Amino acid sequence: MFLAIDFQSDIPIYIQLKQQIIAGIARGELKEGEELPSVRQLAQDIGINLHTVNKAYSLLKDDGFILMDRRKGAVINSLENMAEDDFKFRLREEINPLIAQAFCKGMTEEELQLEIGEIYRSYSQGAER
Amino acid sequence: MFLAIDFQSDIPIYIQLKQQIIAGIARGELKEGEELPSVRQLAQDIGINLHTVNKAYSLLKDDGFILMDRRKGAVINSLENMAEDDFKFRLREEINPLIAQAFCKGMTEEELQLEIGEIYRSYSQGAER
DNA sequence: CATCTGTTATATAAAATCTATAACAACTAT
DNA sequence: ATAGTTGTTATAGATTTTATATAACAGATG
Repeated sequence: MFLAIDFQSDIPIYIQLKQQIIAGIARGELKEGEELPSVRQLAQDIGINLHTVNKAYSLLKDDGFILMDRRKGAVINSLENMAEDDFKFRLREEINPLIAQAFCKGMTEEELQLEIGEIYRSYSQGAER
Repeated sequence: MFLAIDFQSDIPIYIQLKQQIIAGIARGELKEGEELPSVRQLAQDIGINLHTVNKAYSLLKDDGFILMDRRKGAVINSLENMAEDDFKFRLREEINPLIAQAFCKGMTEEELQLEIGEIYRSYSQGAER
């Protein structure tokens, strides 16, 4: 598994889980229909509680990244179904403070775009829509 | 004052304070040498505790955005002194999850660049380096 | 000296995070 | 059928983070 939880981080475990699974999807390592480990299995693997995993899965479900199935557990949704029109609004709110900081820290627009582009392509290369 | 704290937000007050002051600097509304309200004054204005403001100021100081002066209180640092070479590393870590999400949600690289550029320029227009 | 700075200390309350156990309904496989 | 999976729900407790309340101190200002 590609999950690496940092227990010293100030980012809550369930958020780290959510972020890394989304990154896995974007990278193309987790494809449509693929099954995630059960909440109990993953919890045991990482050495955390079942509810912490469940919280991450619930958030991923609410955001359309996965589908929950009583039988098969958590299943990766299709990229088509993940697409969401009003996502730009939420993105703007979250990314705004980072850009303000980047400007103050002396990054030019070109540097920022370069950085963003590199990261974006590090994902889009693996997964195809 | 341009500060608008959302008490219902899941983002802690001291983080909101920090973000909005950085945004103010990036927008050019807060210029080098300008004095921020004292911790007591700002706390009273917003209706929060002195220590919550102090925590925000301390973080801003640690990150080089402001200078603390026993006499004058918190003073905006110069953009030159804010600049930091190893900032890109921290930025990458924080912005990475958002980009993965943007990709999954169907944003193309062009859309993302457009969005980023707009936000960046909304700052760089006001403040000149 | 009175009044303003930031700073430090202590105590408390409230909320978020994480864990621990247990149980339930739905499904699968032996 | 029954044992073993799923997710889900409920309850309880511990820990950490966040925010508040009060008080006091040193340094600077008028």
